[in-house]
Amino acid sequence: MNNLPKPTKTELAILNIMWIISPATVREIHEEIIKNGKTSYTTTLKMLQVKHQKGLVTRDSEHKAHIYQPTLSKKATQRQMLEDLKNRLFGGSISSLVIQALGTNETTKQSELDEIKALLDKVEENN
Amino acid sequence: MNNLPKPTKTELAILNIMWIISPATVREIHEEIIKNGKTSYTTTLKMLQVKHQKGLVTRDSEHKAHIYQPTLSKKATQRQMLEDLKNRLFGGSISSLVIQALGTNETTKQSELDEIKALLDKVEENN
DNA sequence: TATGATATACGAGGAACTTCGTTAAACAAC
DNA sequence: GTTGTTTAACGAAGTTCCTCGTATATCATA
Repeated sequence: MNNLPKPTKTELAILNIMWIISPATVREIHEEIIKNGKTSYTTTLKMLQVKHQKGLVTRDSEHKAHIYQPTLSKKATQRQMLEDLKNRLFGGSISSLVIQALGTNETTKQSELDEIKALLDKVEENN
Repeated sequence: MNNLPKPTKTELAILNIMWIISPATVREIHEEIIKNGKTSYTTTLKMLQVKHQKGLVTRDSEHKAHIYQPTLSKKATQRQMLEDLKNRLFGGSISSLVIQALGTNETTKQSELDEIKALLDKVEENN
């Protein structure tokens, strides 16, 4: 599929911000980060440089302040990490994962339940 | 809930084996590990010692060969890691996670689909 | 009790990850 | 062009994770 490394815990935190506000400069991303927790600007910068090195983000260095953007969409990353978890902890079975996830349930919105049901119907059709 | 650290990638691989064959000695666990990939015995031993230190496994040192066992069941670990993934990548929404998981679908067994549906009904009742 | 087999304990070393201080470059405004 | 501000680059240091060699303890048995 793709050869990007799985983002680490800290990288994921930054990606979560970038999926909302990117394309963005280091400064802009950093401003978001420090809303919950102290970090120095150069730390944020370094993280982005490392992520760029890994291919997790792309950057436009035309301007003085480089502009960064995630390589993968949030959805693609979600799928990648679910796939990973499925293989490492659920013996490759997505339904086993889903069952367990629904079991950890706190109340869920009816609209979401409906969406899940619709998806189930689709899945059934394809079997 | 519990204060155990999330198992790392390698630790999870060992836990997957232990959930099948434990309680077990280092030797027994190691024999399973080397079925797919070389590792020295002392590496396996060290991993188990570290995991014991972290509380991820318990051990009985009555005998010459210590006997190890996971602290948490597979199911409990699955829930813990789903919870973690949910919070870090799905904005805390389990249904969002489930929807995405079902979307990555390859064919799923009808019996599993039925189980998922039954769970959904239960969830709906509680809302 | 000496020998060999099997076990645990310890700690060193390397890799990946994270943090941040220091330096240098780009730029604006005076 | 000098000064001050904002930026990127670099590298060092601390941490965790993983691997494994070496040393030491336990035990059976001849």
